Amino acid sequence: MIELSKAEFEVLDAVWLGYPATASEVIVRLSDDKEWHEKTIKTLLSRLVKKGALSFEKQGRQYNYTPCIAREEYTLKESQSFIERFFNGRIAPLVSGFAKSEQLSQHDIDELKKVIDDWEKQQK
Amino acid sequence: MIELSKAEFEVLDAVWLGYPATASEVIVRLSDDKEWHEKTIKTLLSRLVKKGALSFEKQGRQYNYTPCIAREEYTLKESQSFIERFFNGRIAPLVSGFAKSEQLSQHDIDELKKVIDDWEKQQK
DNA sequence: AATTTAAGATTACACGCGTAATCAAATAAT
DNA sequence: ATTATTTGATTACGCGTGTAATCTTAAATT
Repeated sequence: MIELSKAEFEVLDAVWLGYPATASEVIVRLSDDKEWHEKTIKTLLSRLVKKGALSFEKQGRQYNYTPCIAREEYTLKESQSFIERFFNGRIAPLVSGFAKSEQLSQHDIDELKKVIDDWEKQQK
Repeated sequence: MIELSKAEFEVLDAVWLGYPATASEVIVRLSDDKEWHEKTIKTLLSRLVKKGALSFEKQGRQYNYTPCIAREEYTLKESQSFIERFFNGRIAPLVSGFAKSEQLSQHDIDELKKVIDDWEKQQK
């Protein structure tokens, strides 16, 4: 599995918003949420390339970056390893923890019900 | 929030198994799963103390370590920040990702249903 | 054509982490 | 009482990370 740091993931996340994307585009996308220096973001883009999370094509003197992995694929892997580490691979205790601490809204519950419903339909 | 590294968490996890616990006890508990050198584990115990995750009382020349936080409290915080980072704070997409990739068993589903059930009962 | 600009490449640097080895001191053994 | 042992404290060290600054070179401007 490709291992990304927190900051690297956030940059990749900005690329997932729409790609191919140039460095400048990524910088603009991040500028609202982050106080990162332009140079910092470029460093992170390079590291993402080196790690195989991004590829690029030259276009003039700019690069057009494209993710090498789908967001869902990456977050699924991360979720698996998270749940393995903290909850022995079982997902219910995580949800249960949220429930116990009043982190769940009716909306969350409805969404969860739908997930369960879909799962059961798809099962039969 | 106390920030623990992966290795630090695993050591703390061994303390949570039963406390107060001496370094030797922790070392024994970890010996099955981990190939860690005794010195490594002691380093991690010290770092956990420095970070405020463990406290200790001297007993002879040994220390008796006790966690300063409950496992559930810690994992809840971690879960929150995980779900924030990867799923914008919503829990259903995580579960949905598992469902889509066939990571869920009937048992998981049953557990999830129970969590939902309990939540709804407790709501009325 | 010469100069300025701007993009990516390279270099920097302190701090945390994994992974111990060494040091100091208190206790256990003789 | 000495010596050996064992515990925690201190030190070590390379690698990843956050956070850029500087360098190089190609493209844009004049």
